Amino acid sequence: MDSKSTYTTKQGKLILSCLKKHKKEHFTAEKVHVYLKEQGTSVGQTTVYRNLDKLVKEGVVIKYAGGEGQGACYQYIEHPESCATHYHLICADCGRMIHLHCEYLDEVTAHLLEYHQFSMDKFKTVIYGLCRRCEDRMRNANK
Amino acid sequence: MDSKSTYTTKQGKLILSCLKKHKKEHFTAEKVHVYLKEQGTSVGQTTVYRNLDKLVKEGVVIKYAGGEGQGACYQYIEHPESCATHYHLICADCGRMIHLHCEYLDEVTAHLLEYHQFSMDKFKTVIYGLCRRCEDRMRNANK
DNA sequence: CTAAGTGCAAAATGTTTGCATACTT
DNA sequence: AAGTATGCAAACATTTTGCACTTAG
Repeated sequence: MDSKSTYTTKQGKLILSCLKKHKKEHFTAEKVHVYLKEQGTSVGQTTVYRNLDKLVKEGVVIKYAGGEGQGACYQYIEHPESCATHYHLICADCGRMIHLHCEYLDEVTAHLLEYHQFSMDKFKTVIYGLCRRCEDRMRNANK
Repeated sequence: MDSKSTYTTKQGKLILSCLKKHKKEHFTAEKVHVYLKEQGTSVGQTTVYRNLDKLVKEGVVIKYAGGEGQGACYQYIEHPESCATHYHLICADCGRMIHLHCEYLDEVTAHLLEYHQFSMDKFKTVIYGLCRRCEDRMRNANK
């Protein structure tokens, strides 16, 4: 079944390790590219895109629509298997990702399936909003 | 406070009415553009973007990350003030969007806020998964 | 050796900007 | 008349593709 053969390349490792190292941040393809360049381990941006795609397909990394200006963001996922049982909340402001294990939310998935015939993909779904820190900060900063 | 003066233009009306007419569909800027062209009431795409932006700022329309290929999607909102705004489910396979009004899901938002100090942005959050049709099809097609 | 991966430059998208012209009020 | 809005073309940003070259297994 696993018809895809894959080589382990220097570039691939660099990209993955970059994401691992920054698993709490918004990281776009470009950021990865720049980061590696600054480390003196430059990787072509095409390669960055291609490897990120691969990682996403492998389920090692998730991809989601980033903030306003930028393009897609990628984040390393610790335990791909366990991600099936939890949700990802992303703070639209600071970019922090919160891995939320919560039985209550599991009911939601069941509800969607039972009442709306929709089988939610917890892996791909990302809940956007504001974490408390940012919400507070915004409130104080009036704006 | 309302320092913005605004003219009511033919194009602006066309764009808004297009979104109103299609409030149940994915509608990208390009779709609006094409739709109007086909109606014989062509509007420059720049104008489409500018008007959509304006509508979003006015809160008449929401903007959210669309499916895989396409760019941002826009949708007319009936009652901007109401927190009973619905959720968007997107089928990862056929791309169909389901607008889901469901009180149960509103509890979810409350739950996230109360128990996890996370204020969810329903406008921006999109739930990915498979609609029944596609789920069935996949099952049958084995694969 | 061979298939897979790399990286450049170029193309394809999606969106924004500059600017002269046209329209609203 | 004065300030907005329009629409074209060009600029941008992000991501993808074509292709010759390199590398992992």
